[in-house]
Amino acid sequence: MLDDRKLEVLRAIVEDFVSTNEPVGSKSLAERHSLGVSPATVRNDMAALEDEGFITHPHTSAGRIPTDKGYRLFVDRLSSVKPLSGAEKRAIQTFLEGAVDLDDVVRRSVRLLAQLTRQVAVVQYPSLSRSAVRHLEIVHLEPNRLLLVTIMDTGRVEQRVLELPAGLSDEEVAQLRQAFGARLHGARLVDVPAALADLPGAAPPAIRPVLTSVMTVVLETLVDQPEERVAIAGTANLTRSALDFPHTLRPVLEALEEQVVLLKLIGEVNDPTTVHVKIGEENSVEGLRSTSVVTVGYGPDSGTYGGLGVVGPTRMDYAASIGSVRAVARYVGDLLAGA
Amino acid sequence: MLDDRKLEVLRAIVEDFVSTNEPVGSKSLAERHSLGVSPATVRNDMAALEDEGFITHPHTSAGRIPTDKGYRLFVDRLSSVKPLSGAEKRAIQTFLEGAVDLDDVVRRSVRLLAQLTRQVAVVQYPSLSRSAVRHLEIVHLEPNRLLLVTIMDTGRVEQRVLELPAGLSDEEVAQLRQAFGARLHGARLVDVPAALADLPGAAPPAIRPVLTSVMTVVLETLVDQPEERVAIAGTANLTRSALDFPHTLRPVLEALEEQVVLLKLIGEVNDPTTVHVKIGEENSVEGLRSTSVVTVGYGPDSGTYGGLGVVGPTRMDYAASIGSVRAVARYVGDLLAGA
DNA sequence: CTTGGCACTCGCGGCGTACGAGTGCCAAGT
DNA sequence: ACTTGGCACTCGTACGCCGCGAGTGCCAAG
Repeated sequence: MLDDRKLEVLRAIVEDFVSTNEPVGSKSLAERHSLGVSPATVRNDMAALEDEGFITHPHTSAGRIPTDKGYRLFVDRLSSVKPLSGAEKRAIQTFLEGAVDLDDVVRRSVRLLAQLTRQVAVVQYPSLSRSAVRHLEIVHLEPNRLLLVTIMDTGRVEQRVLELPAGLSDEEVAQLRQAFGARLHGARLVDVPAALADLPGAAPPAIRPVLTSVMTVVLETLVDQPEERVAIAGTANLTRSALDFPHTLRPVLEALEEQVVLLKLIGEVNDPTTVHVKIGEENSVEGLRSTSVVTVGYGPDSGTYGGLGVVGPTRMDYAASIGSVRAVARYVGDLLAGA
Repeated sequence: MLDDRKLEVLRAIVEDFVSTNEPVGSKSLAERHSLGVSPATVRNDMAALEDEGFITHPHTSAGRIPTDKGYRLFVDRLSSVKPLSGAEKRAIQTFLEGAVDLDDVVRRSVRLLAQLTRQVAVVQYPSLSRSAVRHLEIVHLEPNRLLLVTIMDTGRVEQRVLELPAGLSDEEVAQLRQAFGARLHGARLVDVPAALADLPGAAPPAIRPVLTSVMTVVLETLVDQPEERVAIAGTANLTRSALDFPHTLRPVLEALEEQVVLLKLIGEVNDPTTVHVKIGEENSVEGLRSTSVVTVGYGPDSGTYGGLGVVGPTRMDYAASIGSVRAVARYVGDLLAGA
């Protein structure tokens, strides 16, 4: 049904349309790509491709453009990832290496990715739920106010202020610090509840009440409502392809402003080690039905830290985007794992 | 030269144009606002206003629209700040009170402001340079790696990892902690260099080298390169007024992606206690010449913490924007000062 | 199955026209 | 001296018409 030449025609259509943003006709296509057949033959193939739903006409007398399904086939079977140039690789490396802390790494990555792909880039901060506690610090701000600072192995730092009904002495705070520190150090987040389970029983009775409230806050911050964060950059790139967004880019911008949405985008990944591509209508997010999203996980083992990716028009250079996303994910993963 | 009625006409033009986004003609203006004069008289006044440069024609047979200069006059002399409704005030309060930490406060404020004004909102994190140190924590990650965590009175937390050539014992770290803690606690940022000046001399010789490098990092982080941050929200609102941006909103989005630009916007304030309005060409930022910016400082004493504001089309409801910006600044200032 | 030929479709750009909102000016009125 | 109604004029917009040409679909011959 779809012989090799038809696939070749589809590839040509996608490539031409991506680069020119104009419906491509049989004649110009036969000329530009040396397919060795006449426009008439190309027309026949096009008709077949249209029957199968891979391409469509905007109107009767116009050329063809790929459908979401056409892009899907293209991405899955017709395109090979474009590796980055040496210069690009070096640029990534030197740019990321200058980062001084996690915030800096994330912000640099997201800008970098936006620049490389000329699209909107999204980078998730290392997920709390998949990190391990490196240190829990309890700061005695005032007699009845504590500041809890949790430092994760990924470099993330979470803080929370805690008001207590009664004042505490410095020694009591030291006891608290010791009790938590010993149990939490190195604990993966999933193990935190277990690590703390026996704590109230083991502690000196005097500090038990305050210990319990600290424990509650710790569990809340880290386990019950772990705060996921994302950074975004390159929204100005959306205006380059203003033509691609049928009803203005309003809904796209709106969707991108919602942290929840971004997290959903990045999180909807079965296998975090491979690059995922969602094309047009495949997106579960309403406002992004006219865009494509390329995502991948990053982190030491099979992308466990978090995700990152780009959002752009369905008419995007998938090969390049996939390459850039994968490369940046690799560098960021290595950088954070080594930190 | 500009009698009261002419001013009244200008006000009417601004108000009509702001609400309809269409050039306003003498007739409809005379009808809608009960000026008690005929369209012909209004025309005469309009001609005078145009001579003075307060309004202009897009083309010969169109109505008038205000110029930047016209808006300026309107803002300075013809409009009074619109106070928020009780419901709005309550909404602000309850919305902000739910915040758990500084990040949360800032993120909530910026979203709130974007929603209230239906424009792009920008909120600066409390400036490091105007805060005081509440606590400096030194965490002993590994023998030769320290994590410095600085907690400011505004709730800001800065972290920096420090690699040392040689390993340290826990006691040595404790000594460091003590040396810095005593001197820095409560120090305003400008006083930090002075507070630390005698430190190398006073310390036990054994830890002097490491103490010096820690000191360098502290000074770097807090004094030499204090990191200013801003949050932004509501960019999707720009698309509502797409018509207002002559050559698409590309340059606006680009400008808003630059932290440096945003800081410049917010920072260019002589007197942080009053609301500042920059209209169109008055903006020093190239990309924002077609927008207006409304900013104010926030914080306990005369807005010393930082700034916040909104960015929108010159055709904006200044009275409402100024009111919202001021109100949010007040609430945020109170909230952070009390925290 | 491929190819050249051919009639057909239809979006787009250019052009001319009618419309109407809005202006500027002037002469008369208060 | 200011206000007002009248009036001619401007000019941008909407609309309809037309011709061009890219592109298609079909068919019959190779």
